[in-house]
Amino acid sequence: MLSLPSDPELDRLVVEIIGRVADKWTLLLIEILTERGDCRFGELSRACEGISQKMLTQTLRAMERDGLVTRTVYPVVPPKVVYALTDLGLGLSKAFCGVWEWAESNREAILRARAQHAQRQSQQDTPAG
Amino acid sequence: MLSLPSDPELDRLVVEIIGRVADKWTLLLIEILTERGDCRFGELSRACEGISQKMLTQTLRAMERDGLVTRTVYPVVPPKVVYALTDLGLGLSKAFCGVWEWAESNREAILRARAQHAQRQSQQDTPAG
DNA sequence: CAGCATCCATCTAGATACTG
DNA sequence: CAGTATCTAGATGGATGCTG
Repeated sequence: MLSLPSDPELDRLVVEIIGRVADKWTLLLIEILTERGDCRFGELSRACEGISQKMLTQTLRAMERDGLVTRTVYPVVPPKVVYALTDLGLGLSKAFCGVWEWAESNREAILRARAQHAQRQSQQDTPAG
Repeated sequence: MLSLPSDPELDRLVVEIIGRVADKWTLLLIEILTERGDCRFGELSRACEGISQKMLTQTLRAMERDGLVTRTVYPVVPPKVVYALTDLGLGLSKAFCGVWEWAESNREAILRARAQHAQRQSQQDTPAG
């Protein structure tokens, strides 16, 4: 038995870890690195359309800090920095497959639920309108 | 074929959905509701130790809006409101099992990676002591 | 090319007080 | 019991300008 199923403290730890890795850009970067393999900074920047350099750097540093990616600097001109998933990052990528597939399969159900909810809301707002 | 594996737009949609459902409190509430079954507001409040009423209400409303939980109000005194996972919510709960197990199994690896990273950082800060 | 430093708008989370 | 309303500190994220 690796862990008690209902240990509140463990739950909190796990939730914190998931909360840290489950943000928008981290997931997108993991997805991109899983699909493409190793990438340079600029390639990630283009693939993550809409991300700012600041967020890209920040997210990559956090991922590096948590051991999800490696950062390799080549001492050439112009500079070349390559990011690669570690085994830990690859494991996370696989672990997220289930959630990813769930989100793909159920995104319409969620959008439908939201639409219905919005309808009920507007009905409440104008009950006899 | 349900989806192209590398459709950037789909990726974004999925990432947004995951980003919305993968926050700290949502995960904790899903965990609690999965473990305990239907819960009243107060019970969730106590189980999610540290959460404020505001965040609890806010998170539950978002979950209700996205069709993850149902909210049933009993017209009694004192008020009684019961929250229950929907099939969608239950599916998400199951989908997250993989990530949950990954986080449990690798939390020490992550903490170790961070510790090593912190060491390397302090070595860089004091290169010649 | 691959960043870092800075400023600024916004969003968030929590504390507090009040209500049916 | 189960909320709502309000206020505020802090985190978040983007734009800009500069560097090796």
